[in-house]
Amino acid sequence: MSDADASVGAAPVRATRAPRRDAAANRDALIAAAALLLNRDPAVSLEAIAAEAGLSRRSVYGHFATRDDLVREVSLRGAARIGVAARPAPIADPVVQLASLAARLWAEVEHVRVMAQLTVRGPMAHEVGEALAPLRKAVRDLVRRGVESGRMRDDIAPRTLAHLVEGAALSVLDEATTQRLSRAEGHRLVMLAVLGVVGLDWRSAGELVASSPELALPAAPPTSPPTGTASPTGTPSPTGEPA
Amino acid sequence: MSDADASVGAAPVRATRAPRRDAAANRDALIAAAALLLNRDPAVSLEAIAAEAGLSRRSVYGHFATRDDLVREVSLRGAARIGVAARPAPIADPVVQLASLAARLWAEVEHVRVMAQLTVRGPMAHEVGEALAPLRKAVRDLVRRGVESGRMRDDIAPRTLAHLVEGAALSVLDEATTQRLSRAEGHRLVMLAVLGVVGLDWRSAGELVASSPELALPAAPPTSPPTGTASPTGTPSPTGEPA
DNA sequence: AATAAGTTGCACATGCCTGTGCAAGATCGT
DNA sequence: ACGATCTTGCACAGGCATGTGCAACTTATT
Repeated sequence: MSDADASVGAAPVRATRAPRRDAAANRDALIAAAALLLNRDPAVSLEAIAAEAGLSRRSVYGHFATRDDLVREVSLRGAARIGVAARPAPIADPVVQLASLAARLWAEVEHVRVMAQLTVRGPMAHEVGEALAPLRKAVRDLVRRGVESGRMRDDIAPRTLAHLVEGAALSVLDEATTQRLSRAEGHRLVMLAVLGVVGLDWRSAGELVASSPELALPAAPPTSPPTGTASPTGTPSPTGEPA
Repeated sequence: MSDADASVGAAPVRATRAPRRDAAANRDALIAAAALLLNRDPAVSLEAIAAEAGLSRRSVYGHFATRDDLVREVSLRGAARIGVAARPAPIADPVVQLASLAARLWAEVEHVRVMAQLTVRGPMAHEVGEALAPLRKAVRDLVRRGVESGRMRDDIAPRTLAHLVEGAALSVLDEATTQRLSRAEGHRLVMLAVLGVVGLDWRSAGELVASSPELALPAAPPTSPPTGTASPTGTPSPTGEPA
């Protein structure tokens, strides 16, 4: 009934009937709402999340056994998308490639920020941290290659430099949410910030960004059309509290 | 008695006797402990803070009426120290001055980080934010002057650039606590990071730092001698739980 | 329309945290 | 040594959040 049994996975053992489709949509809405609110406050109450998703707190337990389960799901999705973005592009120059990575990360701002928020504290900080491990490794490798090829600064230990790159990128991502950066502005800013930290002077960085076709802003705004009842990715619900 | 009446301020109306000196020391220990733990978790319990200070939770209420009062006190002290550090040095070049500001901020890592933590969330985010206003303004002015004089990049709006500078500095400060950066390393890193964000190429930044006597690492480690029982500024107490 | 799948509201248990009252200490100041 | 000044432990109230059991109710599916 109201217990956690929403197994919307594979192998539907249709004993009597197929599960309702709107349930899955609501589940997605919950995850989206959680992601949105966890961005601002890693300790949001289920009440708030449910309200944002247009559901009642009680219903959440129909989809997730535990609050942590919800959060885990959010972080898993985030990790997946980031993992995709972290796959190295076929670019020779490590500098350009780093900028490219930053730009692709920018396309996933929301997810990246959620992950960053969750990494800081909480019971699953470790798990989430491990989920981001491939990203971190990618940055580290890129920096190492960049330093070896003489295209990046060597006055800071590569390990440390990699951390600073992360930090700079996150700064822009933060800036993106507090101010209202457009896609284009964010795209440019992350790259410039990262390149600056890595040692390039600002004119070279600007020229590089302008002249590298790989670093151009991709076309499609990722606003995917809704699949079910509640909007999954964009603004979840204009209504506020249910009371 | 046990209520909040520890008025250790000025104008001692010594009706019957002078207040005990260890009380003031404990108060300081509490603030120090709070600062230390708030760095890691803005939501630490009073229990934990009291334990860190070597006191019981109950005793805290002998010094502060509410938890928020304690936190407020911590933030006030932090703001004060940062305010001092933010006073512009008598340096003409805005670039050098920005680096100098970053370095002076580095000397106050602990305090800066506490403030940063508190700014993020919590009931007094606004207050704390205002306490940091002078710092922010200093950075903004420096950046504006730097851009106008052509010594800093002009491909990013000064306002935004100022934010990125803040972010980069905080990254180093974070790095400082997770890794164990020495004073010297941190000193150099903040400056290099900030200069990088602001548009300098890494060699110029390095030379600037090396050649500017104003940017040299000051001598004295700020471990001030204890005034009373518990150590006020440095490590508060090596003992753990009181139980 | 019938029925299972989801949802909701309420009540309740639990846990963690803050804040207080009070009595019994420990400790500094004189 | 005396006494005021802290400190402590315990008990208790209140608040907020999670998680659960039920009995309705609404809605998608067949």
